[in-house]
Amino acid sequence: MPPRPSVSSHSKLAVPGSVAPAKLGRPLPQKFFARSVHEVAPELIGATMLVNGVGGVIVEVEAYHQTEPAAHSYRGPTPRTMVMFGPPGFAYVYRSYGIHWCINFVCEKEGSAAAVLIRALQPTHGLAAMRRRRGLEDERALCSGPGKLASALAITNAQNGLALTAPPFAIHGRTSTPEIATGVRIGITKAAELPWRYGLKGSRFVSKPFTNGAA
DNA sequence: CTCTTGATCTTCT
DNA sequence: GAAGATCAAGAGC
Repeated sequence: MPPRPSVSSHSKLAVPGSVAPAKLGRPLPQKFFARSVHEVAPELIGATMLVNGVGGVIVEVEAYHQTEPAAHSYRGPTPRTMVMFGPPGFAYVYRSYGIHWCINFVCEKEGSAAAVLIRALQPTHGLAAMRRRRGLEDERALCSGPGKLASALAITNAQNGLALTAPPFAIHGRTSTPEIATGVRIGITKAAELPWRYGLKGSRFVSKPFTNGAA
């Protein structure tokens, strides 16, 4: 059988739209999260998020704040949203549509009830574990949505309320400043006009394209 | 490619 | 009873 010259080598190349495997920045301290959610959210783009060593580069997030009706915290604390009302630098994990888990990073200060929803990663660490948990091979489908990445990283309510600055979490800051795409948030009907979605411009690992040309 | 639907937990009406 | 910070599978074009 003649070899297949070009196709097999192409399959080893990085997926187009991926960033170069950058050096990990410093672990983000609690202080990083103790600022306006609108400062923290775009600065998380390009950071690396690992849970028990499995994860990747954050390429899409959304900001939520108690003062705005799309936020779970809008109507005050409940058993589910209690963590959002606590101090910054902790994980708020909630059940979505009764089936999926989604993870937020709590920001600002106790009582602010502001958080950043992590919506998509470019997988870089523990690909085999992610593929096993997701039952998929396609790298671009592993973490391209909040429910998907929680599944790939084995995030459940067991992580709700845990500090982001200690195991099993490892959140490393970025080492350079990427171009950021912005847009309206996905899948909400209230306060749908607010442009509080942030992405890595040109990334093909986001859950949905950004309409302002960012893919 | 787009559109529709089922899965079924937490909260609100 | 209904809606929701979702996803995957199936139908149709």
